[in-house]
Amino acid sequence: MAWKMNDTEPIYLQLIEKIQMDIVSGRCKPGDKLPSVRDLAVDAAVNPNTMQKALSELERSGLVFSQRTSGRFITDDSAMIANARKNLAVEEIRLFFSRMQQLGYNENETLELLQNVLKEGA
Amino acid sequence: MAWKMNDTEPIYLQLIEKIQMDIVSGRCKPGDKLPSVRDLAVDAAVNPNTMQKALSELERSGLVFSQRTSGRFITDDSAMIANARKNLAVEEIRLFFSRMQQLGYNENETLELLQNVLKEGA
Amino acid sequence: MAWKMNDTEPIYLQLIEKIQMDIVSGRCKPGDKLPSVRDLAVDAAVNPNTMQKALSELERSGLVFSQRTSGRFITDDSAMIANARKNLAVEEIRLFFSRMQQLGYNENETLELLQNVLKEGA
Amino acid sequence: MAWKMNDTEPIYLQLIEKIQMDIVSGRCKPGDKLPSVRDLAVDAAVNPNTMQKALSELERSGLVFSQRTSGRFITDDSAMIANARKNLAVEEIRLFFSRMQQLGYNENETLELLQNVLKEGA
DNA sequence: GTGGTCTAGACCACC
DNA sequence: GTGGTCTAGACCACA
Repeated sequence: MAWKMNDTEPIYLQLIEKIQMDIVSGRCKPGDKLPSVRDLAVDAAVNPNTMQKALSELERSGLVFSQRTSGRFITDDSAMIANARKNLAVEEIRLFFSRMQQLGYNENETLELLQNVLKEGA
Repeated sequence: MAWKMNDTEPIYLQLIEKIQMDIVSGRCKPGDKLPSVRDLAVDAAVNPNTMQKALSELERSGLVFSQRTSGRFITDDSAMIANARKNLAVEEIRLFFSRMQQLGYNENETLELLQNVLKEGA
Repeated sequence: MAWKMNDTEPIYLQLIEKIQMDIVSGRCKPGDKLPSVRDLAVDAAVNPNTMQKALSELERSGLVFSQRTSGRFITDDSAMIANARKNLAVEEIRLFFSRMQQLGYNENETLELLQNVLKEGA
Repeated sequence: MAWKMNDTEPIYLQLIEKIQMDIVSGRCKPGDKLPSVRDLAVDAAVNPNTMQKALSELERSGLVFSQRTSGRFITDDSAMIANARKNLAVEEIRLFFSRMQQLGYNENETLELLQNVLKEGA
């Protein structure tokens, strides 16, 4: 796996985000079987417990479910995935506005500049 | 100063970003005198050489200038500051669209969702 | 057999409860012949002596009786079975009220909430 | 602390139930400070991690909240506590009916017997 | 082999 | 001192 690690944010949260992205972006399909906790942990170079914690939270949020003996699966409820995707997007938008506000752009100014960027292409 | 450090991005770039933000957001005013390199470095808990490199870059971009005898100052050219601010904002917008694209939102879908978020308050 | 064992309660009492349930719930019919002590003990993974003790108690209470030559049988006295069933139920009710009291519900409050639960479906 | 341990149910769930009871029954008052994770763990003779897990879940359910440096507290939202208490009671009622059903009592028969037990006092 | 639980012991940030 | 995170390694039930 080996993606960028941020040393300030807890690892298990980063794992959650990563797996969420894999799911909502469609890299993993609904109903797909996930590798075992141990394999995922080895892959991410973290302790199995840490991976377990991440997966448990994902299970709580409904994005994955586990069958004790046969493994862990991505939910086949597309609506739930779509919903998670939207929530992430909304959160991204909120962060965006917050960062723009730090630069002194209010909502209207932000929208205006955003339109300009789009028009000017690339 | 003491802000969160990211271990992936070069430190001097992080310093530049931080100081840029202080300038364009108005936390530091045009014409303000900056502390000495040494003090800034101590404050940021970095090597003076690293801070020096950051300040040199800022000088090259025109946001700060140094007077050999009296120290280093923030430019009093408001247009230049405004310009820097806009560049940062445009960069922020680009990153935003890129992240939304990772979530599977194209430009129009992004705009639509963005309008919704604004309408629904927050 | 193989049911969950509780390590705090004496095993023979757990065996009694289990067999009582089998009888009063009708899983074993009045007059049915029971397997041998040995078989029952193997089935429950307990020492034959322990099973013997349980069966003796059940015999004392009248739920089972033994015929020296042909084995051990469940009583065919339906009234006795019905009585045992009622005793278990009453005990269950007492425990229920005791638990509700621990939650701070007196008898009337318990009855009220119980009616609500029944009304709202289940 | 030293209360009865059940070896089949996960320890952290038993811890949750125990603490829940302490809260909803009023043994601990709203706003009360809880002992530190370590102390609670020693008290319950479990690993700090296990106690931490229990407390985290209680925090998720809203019954307790934590302040990073000063400790953990019982919520001062009485309505939330009352709500938790009711949920536990409803769950108790459901289990009661389920056990009565195993004894062959339907809802009406259960209610009838229950009234009788109450009338006969004791 | 799977998910899940548990322990022992470490380290961190915060105040 | 607090809560929180993380690792290493063990054990269990299930099928």
